[in-house]
Amino acid sequence: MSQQRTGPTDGPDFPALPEATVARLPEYLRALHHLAEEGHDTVSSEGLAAAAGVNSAKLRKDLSHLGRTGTRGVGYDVTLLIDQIEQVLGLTHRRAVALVGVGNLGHALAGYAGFGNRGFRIAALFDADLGRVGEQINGLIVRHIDDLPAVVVEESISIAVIATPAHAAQHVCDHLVAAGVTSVLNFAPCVLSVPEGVDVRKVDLAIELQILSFHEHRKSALTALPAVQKPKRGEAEVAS
Amino acid sequence: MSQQRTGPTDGPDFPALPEATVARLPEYLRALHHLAEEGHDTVSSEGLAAAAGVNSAKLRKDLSHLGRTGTRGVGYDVTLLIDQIEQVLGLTHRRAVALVGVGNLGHALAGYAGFGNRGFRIAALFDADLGRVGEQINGLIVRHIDDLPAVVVEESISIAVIATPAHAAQHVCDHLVAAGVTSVLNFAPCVLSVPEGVDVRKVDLAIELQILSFHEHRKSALTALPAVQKPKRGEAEVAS
DNA sequence: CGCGATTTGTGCACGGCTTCACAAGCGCCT
DNA sequence: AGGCGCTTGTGAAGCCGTGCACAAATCGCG
Repeated sequence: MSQQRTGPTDGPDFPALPEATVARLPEYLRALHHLAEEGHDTVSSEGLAAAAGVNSAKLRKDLSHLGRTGTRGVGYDVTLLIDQIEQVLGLTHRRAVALVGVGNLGHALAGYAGFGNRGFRIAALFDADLGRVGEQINGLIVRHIDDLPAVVVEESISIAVIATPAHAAQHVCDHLVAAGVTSVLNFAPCVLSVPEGVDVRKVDLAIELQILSFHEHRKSALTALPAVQKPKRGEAEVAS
Repeated sequence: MSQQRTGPTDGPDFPALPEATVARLPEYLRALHHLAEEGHDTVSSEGLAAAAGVNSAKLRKDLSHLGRTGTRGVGYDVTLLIDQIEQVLGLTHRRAVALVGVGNLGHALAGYAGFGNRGFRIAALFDADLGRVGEQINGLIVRHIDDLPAVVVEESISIAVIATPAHAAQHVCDHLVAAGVTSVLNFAPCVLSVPEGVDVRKVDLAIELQILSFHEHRKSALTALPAVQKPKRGEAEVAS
């Protein structure tokens, strides 16, 4: 086995997954739920790979890290695989998430139903603006950011979403970490500095558009040239 | 030069950037704008790398693909570098973007000021729900999705954002592509199938949380073990 | 004018990820 | 029971990306 991930926690029942695999498991999970709803009880790697938009060999290698999961000649048991992936991702219980910043975007995230269906529960909303504190959104009352430490402990929150303006994000992040949060999803367009042991993931809408813009630019340069145009029709050219 | 990108459009004035570099340029750009506001007119690779949260060697290699940009012994000219990156990303003119799906999330995106500051202009809003058509958001009127072809041509839109429910996303995407859109940013939790030549990028909030959940799970397994705890304090352990 | 301090640009090696291609295993049918 | 077709699991090869470490280049100062 050449590509073994040597993370700090390679326990016996901890498969030590490559990071790239971890990033794809949620996609497989979503595809599997979809297949389950359609009544399938087994899937081939080919089928699941198509539903998740990846190469089938890659899918098989990813799943092989979870231990023996498939049956040769048959495929994968859908519900069993769902259970295994949810187990590995730590989705066996519904995790409590705090959302900080109830502005334009935060408001939308608070009302987004997609979280509830996929293993998470928004347990608390926070904002620094006293004008927003007390407002009720989707059954939750917005609390002041000073209540953070108490609520984080009370609801055993370990994951937080930052949806504040960029200039406030680092400050909020520091408070979150101090309160015990160890994973942060950052929507603010800035770099967050955190101590070791805290994970940060970032989502920046403008960055995504700018990457698309680059490819647009590239494409328009193509058509401007004498251009060897190949009107060949393929499938799903997904960038990242 | 070992890592040369051999894309389909490696023209003379088209540097053929590695995809990983392209994905980081917007981050550099944001950091540079921030530095410019603070009055800096030059930056060292070390300084810019810190501001963008990356390794300085990586930054230098990324920028070296743009041609000679820095001055040895001095650093990079901030405004010049901004111009160069904007040039490469095709941000010299403000690109028109269409937003389809004015629900919870779409509403927030339509009101998000971050687009305007960073090279984009939301030129049109669409929805399939007649109850929402005609509504005015941020100075734009929501139009019915049947108007797509006309508006895309009229406003010369090449980039679209899909913020519809998952079950409608593929249908909407097909219409967008048929109308001439060649880049799609998809917020719906599903895989989109598009013809060759069309780029798709995806943002899935639940997936990001599930990846964080995995690491949380991993961390809690760590503390449960006899645990070689290293309370060493580091900086910015960013995943992805 | 020359020297030293500083910072860029990059050759190189290493590791991770992807993909192909095939052997191993499983079920079904005869 | 045996063979056949199908599908998984994986060895191996190649590609891409990262980061070190250093040579090349530039500026400022004496």
